[in-house]
Amino acid sequence: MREFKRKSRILLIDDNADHLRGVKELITLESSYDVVGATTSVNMGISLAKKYRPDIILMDINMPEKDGLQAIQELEKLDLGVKVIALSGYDDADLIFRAMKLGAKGYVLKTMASAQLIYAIDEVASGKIYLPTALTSRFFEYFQRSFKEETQTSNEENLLTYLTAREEEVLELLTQGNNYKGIAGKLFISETTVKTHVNNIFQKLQVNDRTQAVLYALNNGFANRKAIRA
Amino acid sequence: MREFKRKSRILLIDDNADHLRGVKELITLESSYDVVGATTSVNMGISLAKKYRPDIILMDINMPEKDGLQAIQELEKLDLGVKVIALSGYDDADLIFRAMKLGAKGYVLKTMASAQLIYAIDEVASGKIYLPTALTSRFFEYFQRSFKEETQTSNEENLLTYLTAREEEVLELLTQGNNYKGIAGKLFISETTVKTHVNNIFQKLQVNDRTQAVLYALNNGFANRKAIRA
DNA sequence: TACTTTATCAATCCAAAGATGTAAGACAAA
DNA sequence: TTTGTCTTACATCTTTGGATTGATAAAGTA
Repeated sequence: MREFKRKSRILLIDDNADHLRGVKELITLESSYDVVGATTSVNMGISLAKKYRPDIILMDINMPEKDGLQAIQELEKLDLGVKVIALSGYDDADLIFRAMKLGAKGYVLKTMASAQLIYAIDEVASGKIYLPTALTSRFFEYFQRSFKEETQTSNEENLLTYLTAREEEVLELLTQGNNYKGIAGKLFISETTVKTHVNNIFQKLQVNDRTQAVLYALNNGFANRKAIRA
Repeated sequence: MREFKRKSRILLIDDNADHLRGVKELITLESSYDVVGATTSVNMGISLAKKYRPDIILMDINMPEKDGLQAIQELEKLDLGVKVIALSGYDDADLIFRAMKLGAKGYVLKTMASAQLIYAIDEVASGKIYLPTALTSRFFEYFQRSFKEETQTSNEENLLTYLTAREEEVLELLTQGNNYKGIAGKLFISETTVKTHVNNIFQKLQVNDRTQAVLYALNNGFANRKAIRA
């Protein structure tokens, strides 16, 4: 490791000029970070990011011109290795979830105390992810709710449990887009045997054709089931 | 609100009898919680949960007999309103992720200081979600990685963009398990026209049959695409 | 041992899916 | 106006899919 402990470089993007100035001063005065840019334009911000390669970007995500969330997505796609911290006025669960999903390394509220903002930057700069406790709870409630809906369908009764091991193998190959011939070749059995298995699968899953069988499998955690068993 | 501030009731499930006893004593002596049960058997634990309706369950998820994760899932399905805290010896990202996904309200390590365990229980009892900072980071790294892979595929080139509006409609009906007749009926066009569209879809998506087309659609954010446009 | 489940294979038959070529009307852009 | 794309439609033909029935052998279970 040739390089170590140089000042982390920060880029600020916030369409509110006053807030932008305030944060810039705060960071300049109260921390050892190097503000390499501060702009009220999202597009300008992305350009600056490409040019100056900051370590961290503080990104306001409540902006009219272009959505800050979209900007995060674009930055992640560019793969500059920059750590984006989302700045927002709202502690809305959906916003938090989307920001984190898109790759934000932190999410802080504008109403936060300045010392805490510096702390958040410190944490993210050191490679961690920072979310205030209250927002972490918000996030997880949202996260679990969205997954609950997914598994809920299998709540009544998961017909996949009735499949034999062999039928599961066949179904897996079906979910990979194989036809009878392909499955027969991969399992080293005759095509007619495959047909028998597939027919049994249809009966058990109460569907009429392979597409419906595949959809049933995917919608009822077929992949997960295998992962757990393995 | 008729009832308020009664002692929260806790159920302990841990196949390690020593650890079980230790935790039980800790909670009995150092907190105001009421331990309503303590068992080394997962199945017994679930039965006790149904019987005594505890507020909180401390569940060891590294058990041989039956996977603790599966137990969490079952408990969530039963919808007893119990808050499960996962207890584990490992800070493995995948384990944490799966536990939280299944509805755990907290995840604590067995190596944790006892005061911190009590704190975790306090937090969860008050309706929050508790994850130690280090584990939160682990979780989010895993979380973001899994989402990055999802969006990454559509990064190269999404063949779905070449579909016309009508073809998208047809594809959507395909992803719902419809056959030619079904699609024709729903779009008020002839079956032969549907065949034409479907064939064009195959060409554009470079697949051979409807199952592969459906799989391509699902794996390349077809649902999302629609959502964004709407 | 008798019974059940599972996996294997076959033959037959009909329906559905898919490939290919052709074409007409609508509509928008050049 | 011409060109091109999109949507609609049909005919024909081949392939694949799916239903049904029946049969055998192995493995496990009561």
